[in-house]
Amino acid sequence: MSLRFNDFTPDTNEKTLSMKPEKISEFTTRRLSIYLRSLNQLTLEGVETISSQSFAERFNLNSAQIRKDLAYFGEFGVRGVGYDTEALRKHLIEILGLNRRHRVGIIGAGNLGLALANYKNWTASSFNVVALFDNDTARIGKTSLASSHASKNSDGVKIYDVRDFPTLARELELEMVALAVPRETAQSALDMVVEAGIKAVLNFAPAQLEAPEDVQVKTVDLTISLESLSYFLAQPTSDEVK
Amino acid sequence: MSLRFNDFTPDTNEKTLSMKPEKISEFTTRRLSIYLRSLNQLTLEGVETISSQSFAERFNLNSAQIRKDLAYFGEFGVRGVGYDTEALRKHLIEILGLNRRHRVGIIGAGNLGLALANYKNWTASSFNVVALFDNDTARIGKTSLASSHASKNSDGVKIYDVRDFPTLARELELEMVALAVPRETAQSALDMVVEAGIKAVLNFAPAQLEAPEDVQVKTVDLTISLESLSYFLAQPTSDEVK
DNA sequence: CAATGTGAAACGATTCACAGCT
DNA sequence: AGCTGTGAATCGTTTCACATTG
Repeated sequence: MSLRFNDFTPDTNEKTLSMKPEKISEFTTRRLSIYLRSLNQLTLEGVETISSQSFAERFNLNSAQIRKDLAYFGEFGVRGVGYDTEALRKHLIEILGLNRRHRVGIIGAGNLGLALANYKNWTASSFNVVALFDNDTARIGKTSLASSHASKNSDGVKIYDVRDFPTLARELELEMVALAVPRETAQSALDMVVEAGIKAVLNFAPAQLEAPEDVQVKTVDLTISLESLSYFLAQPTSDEVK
Repeated sequence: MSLRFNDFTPDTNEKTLSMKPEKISEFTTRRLSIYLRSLNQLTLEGVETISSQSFAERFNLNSAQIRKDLAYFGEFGVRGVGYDTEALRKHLIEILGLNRRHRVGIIGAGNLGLALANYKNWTASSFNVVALFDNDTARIGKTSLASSHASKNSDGVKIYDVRDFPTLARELELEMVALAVPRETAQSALDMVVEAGIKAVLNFAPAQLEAPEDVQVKTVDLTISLESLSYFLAQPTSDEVK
C-alpha cells in the first residue's frame, strides 16, 4: 500500500463538522438527541467520564451503536478510558446545531398551538417561539398567555393574522414553523410556509404533507401513535401470554 | 408432501384475526393507520374500488408495500380489480382494534394535558378521554373546559386527584393513559400506571421510560423532532446545494 | 489492559418481478 | 388483461468481534 501525497491529512483527529463523510441516517440523528439528553443527566450527577459500555447500561442503549453513531462525527473517545462527559455534550450540541437559538413561528392558535407556545421546554432549550398565527379575528392581537391559563412569568407570544405570515416570517427571521392547524388546512398552510422560504417544519396535523425535498417536514402524529397502541391492545398476545 | 389431518383448514380465505402468523412490525402497523386515513378520504370521494397502484400514486406510497402489508392479515384484494374501498376500510378498523371505543385517562392537567383533553380528533375517532389527573389542588375538581378556552359544545373532562388514580383507573375502566407530566415525574407516574394494570401508554414527556415488556409505551417526543430539524438546518447541504 | 473505532456478519425492511388468479 | 400475493433480490440498520491504541 503506497503512501500517496493525499494520504497525509493535516487535520486534527476529529472529522471537521463541515465535511459530509456520508449520509447520516435519521435513526442516528434521533439517537444523538437521546445521547445529549442522557449526557445532561450525567453532567448533573457530576460524572466526568463514561465508557460506551456503562453509558449503554445506564440508559439502556447499545454500546456498539453509541460508538458507531459518534464515530460518524469524529473521534471523541479515549481508548481504554471512555468519553469525557462534558466535552461530548458540547460536541453533540454543536453537531445538532443547538449552539444557537432557532426562531420558531406557530401557525394555529387553538388549544394545541397555545399549549406549544407556552411549553416550558422550548425556552429551556435552543428554540424561541416568537410568533403565533391564526385566521380567527377573535384570537388575533391577543397573546398566548391572555388566551391560556399559563403562568405569568413570561411575556407571552403575540398572535398575528396568518395573512401577514409572508412578511412577518422575513421580519421576525423565522427559521422553523410548527403547524398546529386542522388537517384540512395543513397542506395549504405548509405551501404558504414553503413559499416564504422556511426550510424546517414540525407538523402536528394528522396528514401526510407534500413539500419540496429541500424542506424538511417532520410530522408528530398523535393519531398514528394512538392507533398503534390500539392495535397492540387488540392483539391476543397482550393478555394471553402470562 | 402428505396431507395430514391438521392441514385441512375449514377457514375462509382470510387469515383469522386471532391467529398470529408472524410478528407484525411497527413500521407496518403505522402504515396501516395511514392506509385507513387514506381510505377514509377515498370513501368521502365516493371511490368504490382501487388498485394498489393508483392508491400508491394518490397518496405517495409504494404499491408493493401496500400489498405486502395487507397480505399479512388476509387476502383483501381481487386479482385483476383491486381492493374494495369500503370493505378494506372495515378490515383495517378491525385489525387496528378501532371497532370499539377505548377509554383514556390523561395524567397531568397542564397546558398539554388540557389541550389533549379538548383535542377534537380524539372524539371523532375511537378514543374517549374520560378523566384527567393532577396533583395541583388548584386544578383538581375543575373540568378541562373551565380551565381552558375551548369551545362549549362538549361537557369537558373532570380533573381528579392523581392519588385517586389507582382506584379510579379501575372504576372508570381505563385502558390507555396519556402521560402529560414534566420529565422529572414521568417515570414515577408510569410506574403507578403500570401498577394499576394499564397496558398501553402514550408518553409526551421527553424521557426514555422503563416499563415491563407487556406494557406498550409509545413516546411522542417533541424535543427529538425539534433537534432533528435543527440538525437538518445545521447541515451545509441545506443552503449549499442550490 | 480496558475501551474505542470499525470492518464484517446478521438482521430486518423495502422493492422488484412475476406466477397465478379472476 | 390486469392486478394481487409473494418469493427473491436489494438496501439499510444493528450487532458482533477484534485489531488498535492511549
